[in-house]
Amino acid sequence: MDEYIKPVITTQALRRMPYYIQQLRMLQNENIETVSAPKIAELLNLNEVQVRKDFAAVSSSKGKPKAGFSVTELITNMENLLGYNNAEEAVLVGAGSLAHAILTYEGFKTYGLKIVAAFDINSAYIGTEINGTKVISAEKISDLCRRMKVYIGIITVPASQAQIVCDQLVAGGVLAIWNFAPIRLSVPDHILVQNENLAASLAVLSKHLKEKMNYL
Amino acid sequence: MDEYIKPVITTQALRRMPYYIQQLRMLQNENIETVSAPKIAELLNLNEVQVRKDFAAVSSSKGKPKAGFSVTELITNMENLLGYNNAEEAVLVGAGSLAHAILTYEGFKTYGLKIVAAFDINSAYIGTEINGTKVISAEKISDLCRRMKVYIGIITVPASQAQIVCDQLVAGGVLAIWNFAPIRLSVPDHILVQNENLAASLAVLSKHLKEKMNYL
DNA sequence: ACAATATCAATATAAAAATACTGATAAAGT
DNA sequence: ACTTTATCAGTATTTTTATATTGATATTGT
Repeated sequence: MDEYIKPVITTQALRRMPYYIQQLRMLQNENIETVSAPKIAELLNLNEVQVRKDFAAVSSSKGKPKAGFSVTELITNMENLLGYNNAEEAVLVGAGSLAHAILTYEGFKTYGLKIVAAFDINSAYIGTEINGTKVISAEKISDLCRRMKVYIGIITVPASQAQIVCDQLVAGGVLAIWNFAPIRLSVPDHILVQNENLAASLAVLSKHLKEKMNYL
Repeated sequence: MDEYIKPVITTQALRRMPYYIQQLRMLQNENIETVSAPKIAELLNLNEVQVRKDFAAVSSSKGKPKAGFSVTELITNMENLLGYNNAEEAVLVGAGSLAHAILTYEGFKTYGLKIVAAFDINSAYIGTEINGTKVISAEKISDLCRRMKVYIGIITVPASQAQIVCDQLVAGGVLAIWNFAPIRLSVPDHILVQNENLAASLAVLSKHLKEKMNYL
């Protein structure tokens, strides 16, 4: 017997979802009810087929020829997929300016992430609040994560301390780490690390720019 | 006749370079002269073959069996490739907390990026300095970019204003844009856009975490 | 009712990236 | 000198991702 195989959503498709959601919300505000894959592709500078496949992978119903997909339904499906509705709690380690930026960024609420505590080793910061989030001594990382059952940790400390912090988070039962430090963390197999390395992005940018300049 | 074909460095390899550089510098500090691909692979949790290919793609000399590659030479080659030595000038638009984090981040100097001016529309910011960089009225973007021959623009404004800012940068002759706003910019073909979307990274993280949680 | 058309779905192909395999070689040990 | 071994380089395979092609179908206009 044939089983129903839920389409696998690839990592790259996942990365495109927030763009789709953003665009679809804009259409929704204009009271547009249905949209076609080619239309979205045009708006976001993507390939038409790619968009259609992404939609097919998340959509609970099929697209209709000549009309396309239901805007509202796509939004709902994507938001559910990404968990925008049931916020996950996270802790943040490091209270520097990047941490500030992250804690100040209101967008995360929408994205289903709620930062419940920030840690730092600098006693000057401890006890203060950043945008409503308390800064706590880094000694308490493991303990607090375990007690609060927090599964996401965000690391914004300097490279030299990132691995130490990472180990503490893992000891506290954290399962996923969003790492802004420019090093590759070593973690047990079952821990998920998402690296956010500005240097890496910049490398791509400046190399490509350099190639471009050679033509001038 | 056979021409020498310089190995093409793929985008993904490029993204790995900063990690290599960082690791190699650490080895250099320990006065280690040569290193093998498997060793680096182990330190960075990468595949051995992948590392060797990346090294082969940038290295000006070959690796030696049993010894590996010259640490110093690899660093030099990679730094030259990424332009860490001859800094490119860039401007930043948007003086919010993310801009603060970027302007405060000392690392960019090392990475060959020099931010020469910051722009904002908020008159409260204009005229102030952030970590030594002056904040200038956003009206002057095009003009100043053109006069200073700046080719890199960094966008940290809210999504709603990103496209406007982008157009101004392009009008000012900027060729590469580093976009932190969560939208896809539309630009002429010859303009390079590198998107840095926190929502996209978070989407990957939380989806994978959710799958993980289903097993518990 | 019928033809034209935009769009879809499914399959096929291509491109990019990661990983595996195989034989060669320089250094180290016997 | 010979053998062993770690590592390399090159080629092959696999996986992932993107794009192209083909035929089907719902809607619109005649």
